[in-house]
Amino acid sequence: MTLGKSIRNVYAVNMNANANSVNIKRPRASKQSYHHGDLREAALQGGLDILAESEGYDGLGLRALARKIGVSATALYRHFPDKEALLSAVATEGMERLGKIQKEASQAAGGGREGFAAKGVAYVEFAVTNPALFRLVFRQAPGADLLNAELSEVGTAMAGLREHVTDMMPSGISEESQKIAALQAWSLVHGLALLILDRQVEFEPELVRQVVMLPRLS
Amino acid sequence: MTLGKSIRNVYAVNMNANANSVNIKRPRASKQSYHHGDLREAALQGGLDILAESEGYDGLGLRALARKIGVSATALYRHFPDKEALLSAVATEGMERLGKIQKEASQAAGGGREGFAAKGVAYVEFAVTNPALFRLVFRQAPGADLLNAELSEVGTAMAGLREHVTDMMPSGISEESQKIAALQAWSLVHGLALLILDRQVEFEPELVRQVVMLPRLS
DNA sequence: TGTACATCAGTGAACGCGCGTTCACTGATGTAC
DNA sequence: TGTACATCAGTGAACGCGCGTTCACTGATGTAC
Repeated sequence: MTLGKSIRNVYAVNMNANANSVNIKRPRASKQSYHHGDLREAALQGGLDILAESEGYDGLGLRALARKIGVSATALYRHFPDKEALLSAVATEGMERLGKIQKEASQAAGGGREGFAAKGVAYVEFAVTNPALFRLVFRQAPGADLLNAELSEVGTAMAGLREHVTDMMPSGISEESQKIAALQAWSLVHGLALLILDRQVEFEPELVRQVVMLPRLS
Repeated sequence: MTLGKSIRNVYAVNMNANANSVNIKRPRASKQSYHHGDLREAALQGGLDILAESEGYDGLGLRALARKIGVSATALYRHFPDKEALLSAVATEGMERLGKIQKEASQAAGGGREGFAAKGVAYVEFAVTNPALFRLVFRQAPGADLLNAELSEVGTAMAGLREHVTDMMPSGISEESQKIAALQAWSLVHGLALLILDRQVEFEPELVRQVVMLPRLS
């Protein structure tokens, strides 16, 4: 996700700056110009930046984003069909980050109960560190059917969780029980994360660890 | 929360209707008129109605609400200093309903593990039945300090939960453990409710019951 | 019981705002010759 | 290597929208006499 402008672009901007300062007759519209694909990357990064600056994703709109990255609002339409596509692209990026962080946390702590707790703590800490992004990832989709792409991603995270739960449980336990235990684990961290984001519970790392560390599953 | 218009108001409306149809010179502004306090009640009810019609509380604004209850937008300023006050009044009503439903569910099922599970199921079902209202209740407040009134309400619900958890646990257990167990229970139902609202998990009453029914706390 | 009057809950018009989206356009880029 | 040209990623202006809030006002209500 490199954001450098092309060399040609630098020339273009300079030419325009001269035209402005000397007041020469100049082209009607000056231009930012990115190498192919660069503006898309810049938009995603800008979106993440905007989210990083607030608690919700209300502030993430086409015009606000365009302003943020110094480009006309209409330019974004070359890269995203509409606002919804933009939001969903940023959400996908967020999901990937969440997945990555959890995987790392789990590996760092090894498997078993400790690894599982680490995974849960990472989930909550991700939410606390990136509240707006976290909310965006889990916003209900406007068209329920359009959610499929995202769902499969989240579904993967869920599958990872479930696998981990399975490892921790006495073998020979029913599929149904595993499913329930996995959903309990997910609900637990998800709920704790949101209670903290919504200021119903204060964030204390040690408390989070203890809440996430479920009593032995029996 | 009765919504009847005053008798005088009926007269007023009729007079105005006549004036309109016969095209007599008439007062510049016709008026809805509620008995003292009625418009406030109507606004709260209208707010709940608006929330009942969608999944989020975006649609709940001053103008939309005024339209809903057939009154000018400015009229609402006689009863709420600003939009925030309106939202927070509706949220309070939502909280009271949530608290009431949980209390009833718990009493109906008796105490103990079954009563506890019933409480949890009621929590999730309330969210599923009133998604927008549920979200409004738990929205993070814009000014964190202004949340105090609400917090104490929610805090009460939390206290109820904790008490219940305490009853279920072996006596002699530490305060800290009780606190953690209560927070686990709250996180669990809260997370499950939101995963369902955000379409990450399908709503199945039996599944909810099983997820909420924690394994024996040890 | 009827009348004069103060109060204040309503009114419509207007404000400025930011939004998503469309439009016709322009000029930088990369390619074919 | 230099030039003509097609492509298409940018541009600013404009659209219509709904919002929260303010303003000066008016007329229904309830009260004092």
